[in-house]
Amino acid sequence: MDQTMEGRPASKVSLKGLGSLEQEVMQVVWQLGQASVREVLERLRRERDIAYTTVMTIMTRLADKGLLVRRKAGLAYVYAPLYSREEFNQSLVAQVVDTLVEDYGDAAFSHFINKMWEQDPVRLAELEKILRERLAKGEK
Amino acid sequence: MDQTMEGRPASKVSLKGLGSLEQEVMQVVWQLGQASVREVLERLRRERDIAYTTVMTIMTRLADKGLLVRRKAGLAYVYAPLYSREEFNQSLVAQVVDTLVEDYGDAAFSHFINKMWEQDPVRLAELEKILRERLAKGEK
DNA sequence: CTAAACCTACTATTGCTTGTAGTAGAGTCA
DNA sequence: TGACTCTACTACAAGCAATAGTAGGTTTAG
Repeated sequence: MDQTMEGRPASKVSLKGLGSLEQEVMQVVWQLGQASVREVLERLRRERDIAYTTVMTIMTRLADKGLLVRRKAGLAYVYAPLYSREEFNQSLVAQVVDTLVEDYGDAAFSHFINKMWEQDPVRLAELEKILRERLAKGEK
Repeated sequence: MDQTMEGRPASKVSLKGLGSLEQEVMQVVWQLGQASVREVLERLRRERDIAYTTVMTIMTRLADKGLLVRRKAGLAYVYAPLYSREEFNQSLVAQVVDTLVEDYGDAAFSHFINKMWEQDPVRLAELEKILRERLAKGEK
């Protein structure tokens, strides 16, 4: 069941909702808890060459998008995430799953199951147990 | 567990991989099995005003993207889907699910289960059964 | 006090994607 | 031969992301 999908339809699916640099910046800010442009810049410069103003622009945009909040700290702004990485991921995943299930229903379910199976049969066992309990309780 | 996600991180998640007009055109072609620009145009014109060349451009792009194949039929080209709607959706869903699971593992699974529960508790019961059987058989 | 250093605001450019469509020219048909 | 029909090519605007320069304000070391 290798399913390499060689001949698949193209279509790049973006699950991110953020550009690549925006993501990088968010990663750094999450890692540091909060950060100035300078600090993020330094981190990024370890990897590649990038201008101060580029980072500044991105951080401003992230603030505009409501992902970072900033406050003046002396001369510069310090940016902090409005959501934790976990919250952000949660919300992202929730959105994707919702969309997927709404748009593709059964197909989405079955792919999930297949994927789970491939990934980790052990987890499937756990899942089965959870489901059994949940169903037994017939709860909400 | 309403989870309306009021204060969620923004981030628009695109699961389509195609623009809206591109999707519309694909729908028509799938529906007709194959179609010329003219035919698609006529379908779309039932709904709205659109130029012949607009449709032509889109269909050319879809061919470039490998979603449609075309062959000359008399004067005009006839375009046919390279993949069935089902194949396309399958592949799309597969990609999304793969990405989701790879990037977010557990979170993806648990959201999926939640969603399934909301959507259709009955199916969860079926799932449980399938899992039980699958697990019983060992695997594969 | 003054110049270097640092920071922000604003502006710009570029690349890519999508929707939209015009124009030119070639083939077809009456 | 002239009206039609198609395609190829070209264009352009909008939106988004990456990238970065410039101008001007604040801070700070001498």
